[in-house]
Amino acid sequence: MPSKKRVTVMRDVAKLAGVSHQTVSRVLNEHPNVKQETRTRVLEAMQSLNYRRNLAARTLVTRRSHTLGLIGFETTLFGPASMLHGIEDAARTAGYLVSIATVRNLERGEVLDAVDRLSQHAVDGIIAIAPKPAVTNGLLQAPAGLYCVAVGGAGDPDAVPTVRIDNAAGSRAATRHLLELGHRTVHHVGGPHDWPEAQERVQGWRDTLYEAGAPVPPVGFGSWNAEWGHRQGQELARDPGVTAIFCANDRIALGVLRALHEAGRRVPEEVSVVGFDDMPDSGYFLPPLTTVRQDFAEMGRRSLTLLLEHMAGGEDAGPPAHIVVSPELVVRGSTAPPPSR
Amino acid sequence: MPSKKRVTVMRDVAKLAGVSHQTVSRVLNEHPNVKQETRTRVLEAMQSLNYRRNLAARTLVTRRSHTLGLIGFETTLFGPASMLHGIEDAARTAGYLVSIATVRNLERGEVLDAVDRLSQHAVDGIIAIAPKPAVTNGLLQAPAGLYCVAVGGAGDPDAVPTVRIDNAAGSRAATRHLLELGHRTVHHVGGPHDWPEAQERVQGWRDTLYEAGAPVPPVGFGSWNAEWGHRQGQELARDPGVTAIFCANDRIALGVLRALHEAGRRVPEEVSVVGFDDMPDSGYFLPPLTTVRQDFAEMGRRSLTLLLEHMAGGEDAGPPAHIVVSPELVVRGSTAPPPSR
DNA sequence: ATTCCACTTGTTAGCGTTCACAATTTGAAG
DNA sequence: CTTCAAATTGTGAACGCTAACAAGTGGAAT
Repeated sequence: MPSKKRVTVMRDVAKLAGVSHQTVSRVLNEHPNVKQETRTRVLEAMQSLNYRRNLAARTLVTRRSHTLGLIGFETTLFGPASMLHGIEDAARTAGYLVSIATVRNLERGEVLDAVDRLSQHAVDGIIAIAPKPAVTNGLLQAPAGLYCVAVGGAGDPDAVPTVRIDNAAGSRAATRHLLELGHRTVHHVGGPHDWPEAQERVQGWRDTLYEAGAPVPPVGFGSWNAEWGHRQGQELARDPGVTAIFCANDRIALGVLRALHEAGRRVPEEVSVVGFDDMPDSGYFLPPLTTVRQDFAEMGRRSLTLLLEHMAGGEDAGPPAHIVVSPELVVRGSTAPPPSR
Repeated sequence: MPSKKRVTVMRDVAKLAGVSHQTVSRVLNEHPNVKQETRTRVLEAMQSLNYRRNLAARTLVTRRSHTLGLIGFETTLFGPASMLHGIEDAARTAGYLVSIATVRNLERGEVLDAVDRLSQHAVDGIIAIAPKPAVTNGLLQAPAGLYCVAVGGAGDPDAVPTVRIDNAAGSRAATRHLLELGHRTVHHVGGPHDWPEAQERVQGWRDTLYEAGAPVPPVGFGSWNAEWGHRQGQELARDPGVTAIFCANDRIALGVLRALHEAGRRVPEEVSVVGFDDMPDSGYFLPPLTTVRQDFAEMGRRSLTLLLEHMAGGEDAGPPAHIVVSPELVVRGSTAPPPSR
């Protein structure tokens, strides 16, 4: 029996370096008061024994796991997936691992369950992709001392820190762009009516039309996908007065483009179309889509920063902070002046 | 000072239930030999104290964290993101949490680093999205006792268990479909030349042409995105002999569609196009894309099953198992018989 | 009754780390 | 040479849990 002890632990390193285990710990945690010479001796010992510290033991005593939790929804889509990526990227450089807990829907129960799973695993903080208030509210049930941040959506601003995009500004930019091209008004295909993001986009669009004195057409609310865009597009295509359509996201826009094409209405010559998000290949739609770009990854990174600040600030850190990032209009081939009559 | 002990631990539960802490542990771990009566008493105590067990302590002694690691690449794209989702979904029902470690590239160093991060956090196993051999090879450096599975790509079949798609079968189906429609031959726009998946797709396509006695046009290798598809599409559009194009994925197909459109070649009347993947909105391209569907989420789930089996099997479990899932051809509007001359 | 075994519970000792404190060494100042 | 504070190191005790064994039940078999 050659191997009695399978892994090397702090004690082994200590013995080899001729110091106590506590000194090894100090080296590991970069405690200032360690003589340079012993430090290198310990480091060499660690190297030669290929020592890796046992994080479970460390977590047990410090109550910090150096793991962050992510509550995600529809992480299969580009937006959430990119946020996840941004979060993980920033977390890694900050020395954290990210554990994920996806929720199947945005009901309270699912969210509470996710919080519970993560907190059992002793995550130090939670970032939630929270497109609906239920998620933010669920976060409030997190045990005291577990810091939470909501990204990408809705939530009581007094409750948790949030990172969100200025949806209204985005749709204002899109709508203004179309009006400036000379369109009499702009139609809108909305997202799901119970998503705050969808509402905010409507708001910015409506306000802009109103301010410009343009008529405000009725909005249809549906979902975020191309199928919905296609359906609404078919309807709008029938109305010859429609010359500009602003869609709540790029997928909807894709469906609208197809509907217009099927109806024989040319884009952008007869009808202009604008999306929202700027997905990876929106620039290769037919025609290339003018859209409002969101930097999801950046939002993810910012939310991580916010979480770390929140954690550092402690319990007594005043009202929650908020970050609002600005989207950017990307003009491509799907928009043009209206046909001259 | 009301709160001396902040959280309730096993001892508190034990005291309230009038048993020893070990009995509480037994209840928690569903040990068979606990009297029904005491079990309920303990459960009630846990409930009333809102007890949550400390997983770090459990991990410390059992050496099992009930956490799985995922090494991901380009998790922002639909395929990887869906796999991640499938994995997380299956992991949750199996009682595991998933921690992610994304790699910026597929170099050996990055992969080793990811393995290291995960193993430090004491994950019980690792699933790696491994489109290139470097990842699988990196997995071999994982400490003994840490089980690994590779999903979605390449790798030495003797090394680790894998889940992969039958790429060749997919492209055979696509190519056959086009030939059966009456096309004289089928052109192919390849993915990156150093991705085994891209190679396999070429293989299936080439074999099918060969068997059918059709001429085998040269292949261009590039990348996985629409921009590449657009570039190749422009070239192919110039050649009037091209009537059928099979693309290595849907994004490439999108670029090809645009190039053909710009060149005034109608799809599917003049040229048929087929993709690979079946992304969410491929059915809304112009025209709706015929493509080869991969069920990424299912692959994720399967890989988790495989990992758990591998873990249960222990060290002595013979050669690694492999799962190959079959893709499915989805016929839509982008394919039709060639124009009759 | 006695014996034995299965069932149920309790006791003790770690798991590998950090924390709090004690002990020692060092170096500069008196 | 003494003194004291700072720098450096070591010692024991947690952290909350499970493993291993011990010990106490009860009932069936002897």
